[in-house]
Parts: sequence; structure tokens; C-alpha cells
Amino acid sequence: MWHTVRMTAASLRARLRAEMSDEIKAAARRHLATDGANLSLRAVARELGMASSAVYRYFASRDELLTALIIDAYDALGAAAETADEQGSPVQRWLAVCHAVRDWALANPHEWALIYGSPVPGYQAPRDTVGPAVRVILALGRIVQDAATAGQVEIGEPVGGRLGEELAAVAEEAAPGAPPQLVARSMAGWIHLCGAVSAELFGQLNNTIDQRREFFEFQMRGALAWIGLR
Amino acid sequence: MWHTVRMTAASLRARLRAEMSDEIKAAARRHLATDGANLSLRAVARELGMASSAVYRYFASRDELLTALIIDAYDALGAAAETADEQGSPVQRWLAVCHAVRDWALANPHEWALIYGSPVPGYQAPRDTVGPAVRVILALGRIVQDAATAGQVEIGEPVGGRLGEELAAVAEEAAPGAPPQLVARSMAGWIHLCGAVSAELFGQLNNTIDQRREFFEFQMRGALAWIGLR
DNA sequence: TCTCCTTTGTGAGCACTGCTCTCAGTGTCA
DNA sequence: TGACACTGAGAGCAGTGCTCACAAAGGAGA
Repeated sequence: MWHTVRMTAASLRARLRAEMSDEIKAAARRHLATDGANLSLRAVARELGMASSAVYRYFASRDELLTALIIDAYDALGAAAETADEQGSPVQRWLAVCHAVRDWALANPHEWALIYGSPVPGYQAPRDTVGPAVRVILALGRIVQDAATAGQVEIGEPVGGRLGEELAAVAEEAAPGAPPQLVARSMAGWIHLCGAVSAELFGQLNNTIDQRREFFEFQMRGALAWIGLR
Repeated sequence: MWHTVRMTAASLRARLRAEMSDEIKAAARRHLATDGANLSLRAVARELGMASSAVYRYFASRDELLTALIIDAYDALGAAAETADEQGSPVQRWLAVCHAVRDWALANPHEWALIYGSPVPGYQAPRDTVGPAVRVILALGRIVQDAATAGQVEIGEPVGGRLGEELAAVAEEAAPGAPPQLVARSMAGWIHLCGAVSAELFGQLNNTIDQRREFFEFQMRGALAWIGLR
């Protein structure tokens, strides 16, 4: 009996705490749009009608708040990528994931900048961030793995040297069974994906390309052609 | 006579002013390594042994100082790219420029983050930055233009629609005479280049790829294959 | 030579920041 | 009831960007 009582009491406190944390994060996310990575903890507290020192009951420092936002952003992006990968040919699946990533970034530009922009100096990404960070890559890895087992891919020349060994290790982890050179090209495709989204978001295409979505798909199709998916 | 006197006097004042500006920028660049984009103007002034308010005689605001650093960074990167482009086949020239960009970024990571990282919120890039910003792209444009006129390139399928029209306009400006689809692929290659450098610099390759230079060249060669240079 | 006046530098000051500390209120458990 | 953990408030510290009044310095023009 008292077990359940104690548990509910404890879980109630924990729930309240989690709700308060969520409210703080939501307010911080709102301020992210105007202040960017150097958001004001005091302004967040003001918006919530609480003393700035109270925020420190939930996040030990501003960096810890930012870390929580980063983890949430990685998770949201990873979820968007995973739900976009449904069915179809490898090319269709890959393109769907790419567009999902871009769409999420366009909808949440400041959070994209938080995770794929220049890292805050002195800020060291904790271990907690690596898990959510790789969800997009793993989603892409599943596609190439499926394509490899189904024979729906043109395998390029193998990569030799120490890079080849490294790539074999990466392949073993991200897409077991897929040839290392395919994994290498997929990683390059992922990097191109990130670069294309960042270029669009960070203003590198201003006054040059207006047909953003078309140009993005053009690039991703090009990467796909080199990767060898079909 | 008095012309020259007045001119030398004026130019002397201007020279002293320029030297002081350079010293401030040099100190700011030093602080960039530790503080990143949110460097402390007061700390810079302290290092130079002057009052913080004196810095405002040379730069109207911290943003203006950052803008000056950004312009210098663009110029340095552009110069590095241009001097690397010497001779050889289009592939060799393109790869040389890519490696020059990467080498410069590795040597000046914080300045790279300043120009290709997430933009500072509320900071609007002035017109003065667009000139130096395009030097790298123009260097790449010259290569594909030369390759196109020399027939050392495999022209891909033309791009239709409004994107095709836009690309034609871009081609007219960046590489007159080169087919739009080639310019489009070159732009994609440039974006991939920026993405690859940023990924390496911003820690996306940590605990995954150690053979950085080899993997970078692997990616750039892949982009080249798709672009069609030879 | 004697004023003007522009330029450069100083230091005080304002409003803001992240963060720490002490103190008070509240609810939980034995 | 009393002990205690938890959550909040407010003051305070050192630091920030930036403004302002003031002081030296030195060339320009009479």
C-alpha cells in the first residue's frame, strides 16, 4: 500500500518538476528565435514570472539549459526523419528523409543552428547528446542497408588504406552488411544534406537562388546518383 | 604645396588610425579563439591597455568590429583559394582549391565559424561583405568555365523550369559561357565543400572518422565525378 | 603667436547579464 | 509535532555593451 502512496507522491513531485522544466524549455525556445544561442536566462525567468535564481533549481547553468534544448532538437529532427522514411524505392525513401530534414530545419531554423551551426566556444557537448544526434544518420543507414541487401544499389570502387579500415568499422556499426564504400558515400551524402540545409538557412543562397526546394532536390538527386542508389 | 602638406598630414592621421584599427582587430581575433562570436570588447580593450570606451572611436559597436573581422576572413579565405588555383587539369585545380579552403579553415577555425557558422541573431550582414564572400565561388567558377571552353567536362542533363532560368542568370554572372547545369552542379560542389569543412570543424566527425584529409578528398572527388570535370 | 576645433583618450555611469548566497515558505515523512 | 527536502525570492558580485561629459593634444587659420 504505502509503496503506491510513496510512488505516487514521488512521481507527482517528479511530474511537477518535469512540467516546470518543460515550461522553462518552451520559453527558452521562444527566446531562441530572437537571441540565438546567447539567450538570456533572466529574460526567460521574467517571461515565466519567476525569479532568475529559481531557474537554477531546474538547470544548473545556462549551458545545461542549452544542452537540454540541443537534445530535444536532435530528438525532434530524428523523429521527423524516421517518420518520413516509410516505403518505396531507396531513392524515394532517401529523398523523403532529405526533405523531412529540410522541412524541419525550415520550421525550426534556430534549433537547427543550435545543433548544426558553429559550436559555442567553451561548450562541450555531453555524452547525452550523441544518442539523439545519430538518429538521422541511422535512418539513412537503414535505407542503404536495405538497398544493399535487395541489390538496388550500384557498388562503387572500394576504398583502400587506413580510411578504408575506418569505414569498415563505421559500416559495421551503422549498416551491418553494407559495403564500406557505400557507407562512405552515404556519409558524404549526409554531409552534403547538412551543408545544403545550412547554406540555405544561413543565407549563403541569398540573392542567388530563389527556387530553394527545387535546387535542394537537384543537389540531393545528384548525391544519390553518386552514391549509387536506385 | 599646401596640398601635399595637407594630404600628408591627413594621410598620417589616417595611417595611425588604420594601424590602431588593425591592432584592435588583431587583439579581437586572438580573443575569438576563446570567446567565439560573443567576444568581450572590454577584454580586447584591456589587452591593448586602453579604456573600453576608446575602442568606440574606431568601431561604432561590437557588431561593426565583428563585421570587420568577417570581411577580413572572407578576404583571407578568398586569397588562399585564388593562390591555390594555379595550373593543371580542371580536376587538379578544383581539388587544389578545395584543399586550400580546408587548410585555411583548419588554421583559422574560429574565423571559419564566423563566416560559415550560424549567423548571429539580429546581425545583418552589410553590403560590404558580399564582395569578398564570393571570391571562393568565383575561383571555382573560373575553373569550370575554363574546363567548359576547353571541352574538358561532361555536360549533364539541362535543368528545366524556373530553377533553370535562375541558374542561367547565375551562370551568366559567375561563369559566362558555361552551361547552366554545369554551374548548378558546381554550386552544389561548393556547398558540399562548405558542408564537409563545417562538419569536420564543428565536430560532426568526432569518434567516427580520423582520416580527415583522406575522407575529405574522397568526398570532393565524388562531387567532381558528378559535376563532370576531368 | 593666439585662438578655434577636430581628434583621441579617460572614467563614471546605466542597464543588463550569469551565477551564488542566504532566507523564507511549503509539503512529506517518521 | 518535529525534522527535512524542495522550491521560490531577493540581494549581491563581477562582468558586459554602450553613452556621456570631460581633458589633453595638435593642426588650421587669423
